[in-house]
Amino acid sequence: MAMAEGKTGRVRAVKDLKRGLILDAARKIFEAEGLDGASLRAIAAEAGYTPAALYFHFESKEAIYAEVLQDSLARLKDNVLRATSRARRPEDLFRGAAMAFFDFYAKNPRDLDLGFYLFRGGMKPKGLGSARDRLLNAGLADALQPMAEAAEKLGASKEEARLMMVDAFAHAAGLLLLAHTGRIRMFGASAPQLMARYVDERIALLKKAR
Amino acid sequence: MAMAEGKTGRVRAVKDLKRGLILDAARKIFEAEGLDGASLRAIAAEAGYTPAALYFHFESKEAIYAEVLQDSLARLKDNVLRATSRARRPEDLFRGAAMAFFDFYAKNPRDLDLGFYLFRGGMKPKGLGSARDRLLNAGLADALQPMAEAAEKLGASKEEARLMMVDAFAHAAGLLLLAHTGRIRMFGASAPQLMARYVDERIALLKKAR
Amino acid sequence: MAMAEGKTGRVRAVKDLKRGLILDAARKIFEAEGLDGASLRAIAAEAGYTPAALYFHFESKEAIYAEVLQDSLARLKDNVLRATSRARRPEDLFRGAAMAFFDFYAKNPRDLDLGFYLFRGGMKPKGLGSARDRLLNAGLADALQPMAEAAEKLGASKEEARLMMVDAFAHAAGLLLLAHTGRIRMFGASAPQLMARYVDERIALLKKAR
Amino acid sequence: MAMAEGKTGRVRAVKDLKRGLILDAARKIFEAEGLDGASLRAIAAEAGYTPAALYFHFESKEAIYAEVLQDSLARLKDNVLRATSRARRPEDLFRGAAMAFFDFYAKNPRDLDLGFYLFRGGMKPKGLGSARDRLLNAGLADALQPMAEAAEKLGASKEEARLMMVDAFAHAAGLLLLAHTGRIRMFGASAPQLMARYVDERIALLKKAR
DNA sequence: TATGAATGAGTATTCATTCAT
DNA sequence: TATGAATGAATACTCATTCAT
Repeated sequence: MAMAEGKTGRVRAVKDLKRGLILDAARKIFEAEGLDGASLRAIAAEAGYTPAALYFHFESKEAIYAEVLQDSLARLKDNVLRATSRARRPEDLFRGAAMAFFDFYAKNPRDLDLGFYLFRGGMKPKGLGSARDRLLNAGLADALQPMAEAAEKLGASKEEARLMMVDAFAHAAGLLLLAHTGRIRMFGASAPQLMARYVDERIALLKKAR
Repeated sequence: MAMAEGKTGRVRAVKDLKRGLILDAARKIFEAEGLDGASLRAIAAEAGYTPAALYFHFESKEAIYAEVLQDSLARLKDNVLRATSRARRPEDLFRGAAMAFFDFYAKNPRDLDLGFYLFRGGMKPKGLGSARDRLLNAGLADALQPMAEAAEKLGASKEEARLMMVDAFAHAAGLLLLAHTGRIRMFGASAPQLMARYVDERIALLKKAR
Repeated sequence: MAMAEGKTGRVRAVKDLKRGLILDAARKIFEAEGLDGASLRAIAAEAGYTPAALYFHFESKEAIYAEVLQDSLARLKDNVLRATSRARRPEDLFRGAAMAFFDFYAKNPRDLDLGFYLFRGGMKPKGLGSARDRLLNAGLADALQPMAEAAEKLGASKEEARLMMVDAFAHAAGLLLLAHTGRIRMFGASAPQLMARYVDERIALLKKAR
Repeated sequence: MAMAEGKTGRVRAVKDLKRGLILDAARKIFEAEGLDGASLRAIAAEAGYTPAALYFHFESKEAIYAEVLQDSLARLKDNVLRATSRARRPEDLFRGAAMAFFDFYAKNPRDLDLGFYLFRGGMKPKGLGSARDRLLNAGLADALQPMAEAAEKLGASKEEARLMMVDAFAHAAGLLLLAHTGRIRMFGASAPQLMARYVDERIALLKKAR
């Protein structure tokens, strides 16, 4: 039995390693070709595989997308947590969480693409259904939660804290969209500055209301 | 001569009508299949035409996209102008412009899709020439401009007014994105309420600063 | 009746004029786009017509090709006749005819294209059948005939004269093919020089045999 | 290991066989429809495949064209070499090379079509890269070279030998063109006879000049 | 005589996916 | 676990031709 376990473990490790290599390839292709240009063929080639081979590791192309996205959200969450762990004052906590969220996507445009992909119609027929979808939603919620917690520490009610979180999420999303597509330059504005201002005003409003 | 004129008019009317029917079909397909799934074939089928027939009415698939988009922006602009024409006080002007912008897209999700399409990379292949692209950008700018003007009437500097416009645009875009994809319910929030609150706070902040 | 004739004449003249304009357009397109790129649409556009309009003047696209070709052959024949009319000695006659044939195509590559088109499989379904085909063959025969006549004047039998004509025709065709496609340069040779040498040798052989 | 080798060999053999079947189908289509009418669809259908399947075996339509052509030239070259290997006297060498060249195309009209295709403008779109183009030119040069060598053995200078080669090539091409399209019968002549006579006279002229 | 509108067949190529081996 | 081969559906666009007006 011990032997069986050992073998299982090793086998599983090898399997995970290969999955990881494929996901790396997928990320590389997303980065190079954008989401629309990322075909199974291209990912397979980059990974040194035949397209058919990927089906032993993933159910479908969409499943690869989903996994890359999940990983992206995990990194996002890490970023946010790291930022908040350094903060002491509640207002620094909120500011840190919101700006870390914004900055992650501002600095990693391809992750932003992935995020938008989730929010768009994509992930169609075999989208792995609601199971994976719920996982993804949870990943996003995790990355946003620190904002709500910080708001509470700043004196907001649970309800109000959640609204602040959603509102900040939306503001960040909107600014990132504008920045990502270059339209914000068209209006002579700076997305990071606008985000910072938004956050400061939010904090100020909350303090005043207290 | 009167007869000739009449005929010309009728002929042109019929032509425009057919164009309109094709554009309607395109809108329907955009709605049903999303923008990526909207193929010439699908549009033609929906309009009761052969794919080849569309080329008599439009130069290319991208030209159809562009026309639908342009029309969408025109309706957006109308909505905004209608809302602001009813306002008297400067603050009602800003609120009216911002909320009209938001409401138009909240009530017309397919126009929202089109709007996002403009902001994404798409429309590359034959690019429509940058001429058409500029037209579209201008259409958007037109619909946003009333916000900036209202902000100036509220006492903002030209520079500050433009930033308010962009910021409100971004906030609306973010909320619409969340609402459109159903994620906002996930957080137990209401997009219109959050938008209204954002606008009110913006106005309050501006008044205070004055 | 006189009036009717007059009218008919005028009508016919107008009709021929329009046909001529279309044929001119076709020639221009052949020249600019080559034979494969010459679509009915392109010819119509060049002529200032709608594609459909051409069908009032010609039965089909192939009919236009045929007519342009026929005209090309007529010009070829003129060239040959003009050259031979200047010659006095029988050998100058043969040389003149053969070289005029060669030179015409060497200087008018598009006419060569048309000629090859006739000789290839083209002119398919509605190729106007054998009637027009016979006309074209006759046009070609006319342009070659002077060579045979000159050969006879040089002392060849009727039979032998015809063979000389065909042989010279073939030699010219082969050299033109090589020259037209640039391959002759590949071999460091000059088509006109080779043609001239061939003709001279032919004449010499015939004189000797006499 | 032996087994592995065997398997590899068998697998490769099957692969080559399938490629061969597709190329056969392509040749058949070229023959039946002419080169312009030879679409990927038609070739695939003839081979019992779906169009997409061909892309597994060949990079593109042009690649199929090229391979068929290359093979045709290889057989031409073989024919010429076989004929010259039987000859002893220099004049038989020249006669053998020239007539083998001519006979190959006279007996294989579809190879003639392919040859003409090489000489026409076609094959533009992706051009196969000039690499393949050079290969084809080389293939042709190989098949013609024996003529030049024979001419040298007959006493011609290097320069003169090359000219004789090109001239014979042109004469053959012209006669084949006439014969292939049936026009030569129109003039009551025989292409093989005219070719033979041309060759004999060439040899005689060369001997006399020596 | 000419047009605008429409058709149907055709073009090469790409895609995600499946399956026997 | 991986491959080579194959599929069927899809892509946008072009063409010569027809027909009602």
